[in-house]
This record gives sequence, C-alpha cells and structure tokens, in this order.
Amino acid sequence: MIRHTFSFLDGIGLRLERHFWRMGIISWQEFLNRNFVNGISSDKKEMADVALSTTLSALDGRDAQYFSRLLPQREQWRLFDVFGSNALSIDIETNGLPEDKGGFVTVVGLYNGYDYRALVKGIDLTEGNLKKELSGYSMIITFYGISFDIPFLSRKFNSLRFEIPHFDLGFASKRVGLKGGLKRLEGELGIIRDESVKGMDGYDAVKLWNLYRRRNREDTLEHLLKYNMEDTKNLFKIAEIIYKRLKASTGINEFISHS
DNA sequence: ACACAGATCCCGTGATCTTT
DNA sequence: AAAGATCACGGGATCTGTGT
Repeated sequence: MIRHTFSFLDGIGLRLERHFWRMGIISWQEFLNRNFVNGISSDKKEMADVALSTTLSALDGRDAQYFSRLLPQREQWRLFDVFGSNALSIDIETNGLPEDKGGFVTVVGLYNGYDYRALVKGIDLTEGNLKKELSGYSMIITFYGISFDIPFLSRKFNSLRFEIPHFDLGFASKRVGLKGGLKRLEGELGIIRDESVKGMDGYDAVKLWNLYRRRNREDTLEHLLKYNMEDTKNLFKIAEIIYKRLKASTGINEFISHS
C-alpha cells in the first residue's frame, strides 16, 4: 500500500491521491515516468519527483525510521505490507495506579508473529532487556498504545525510543466501522479466546498481579501471562484483518489490475 | 498575462474514545 | 483518572484549470 501512497507529498491530500489513481497513476514509478500530471503544476511535479526518489531509496533500504516520520499517525497502517513481516505487537499490564500515584509496569508482552515474550517486573523487566527485545523491528502493533502503552513505557524507561511505524489498531478499527475495545473486537472478528482467560479484562490483570505479589503464588503469575499472551498474539491477527479492510476502504483495489 | 471559480489543503476547537 | 489521537466542523488560505 505504501507504493500507492502520494498523500505525504507537499500539497497532496487524500483527494488528489485518489485523483492520481483514477488517471492510472497508482504507483510512484508511474508518477515518475510522466512529465506532466493533471492536477498539479509542473513546479510541484518537479518537487514531488525529488521527494519520491528519496522515498524510493528509503524503501529499498527498508528505512523504518524514515517512514515513521514521513506518514501521519493515521496513515501508518499503509506500511504494514512492507514492514508487517518484521513487526512486533506490544501489550503492557500495570498495577492499575496512575503514574503519579505509584503506578508501574508489571508485564510487557511482545509477539513477533512466531515467538511470544513477556518481561516481568522483579524478574527480567529492565530497560536493557526491553531495548534488546525491541531492537531490530520495523513496526509496532498495539491497541490504543499511542495513548497508553507507549507513553507509559517511555516515561518509565527514559532511554527507550519507538522511532518506527506504529499500527494502532484502536483508531484503525474505529475507522473501518468496528466499535469498542479489544475484547469486543475479537468477538466481532471471530477470534476465539482461550477458555482460561475468557471474560478477563485489564482490571483482572491488576488483581492477578496483586495476588501474585502478596501470596507469591506462581500460578497467578502464569494466569496473568496467559492473559497477556492472548492479548498480544491476537493483535497480530487483528492487524492482518484491519489492514485489508483499510486498504479496501481507500478504493485502491479497483485500480490495481487483477491478474 | 490576468482574473475568477471551484477544488483542496490546513489549522484551530471541543467532544469522544480506550487503555490499566 | 490521565493521556493522546481522531473526528467533525468551519473558515481562511492557497492552488489549479479555464476562459478572455
């Protein structure tokens, strides 16, 4: 989808982008091949050509940081086809308190499509380990992580940087007409939760953590991790679905030759 | 070369939503 | 309860294409 995207260019919005598609300009290369493009002046065309060739080489180099700055948050989903194969879903649990009242991260769940990893406070949740686990990935997937998980982590672990594209399924799902939180979304998309964590929510995770700390019971921690794992893994499945729907909603599919 | 009309972008503001 | 992005909405600014 990123190769069909023009709306990051100066003075090009979503409308002009669609206009290009209608005229048969559906990729950067086709834009570059033309000397004139209906809808923009030749001055603008030249500027766009320069910008596009820079972007083209950034794509060749799979420069995730470049693209995270290029696209506004709400359009970062367009990078999923290029960076999704090297993406990491993130879901944190906390002790439930506001940060200025002693709130802290208890669990950071990470899933790259193959392996699930959980860093647990008091065991292996350290800034260094987090950095190690995050490094090398090109995209992060969260559910409203933009307003919760990522700022929370950033403030607790000062040196962490999330300078890669962020596919936030909370806002994305809303855009394709799906309402509600993660659990409800799973239900609507037919994603089944494991019996042991069915009906649980974030507050249950808080209670499980407190139980684990007070009674030091390993099985409560395992239960908490199981819950977090379901959340984290499901983000990946949902990302695939939402990406397809978002792409379809742009109308681009009508202009891509079916072969 | 110039002016106009319509298209499009862009920048507030305030309300809304979900996360633990 | 706090944070952050988005949406809807509207008005102002800018650009494009057309006609004279």
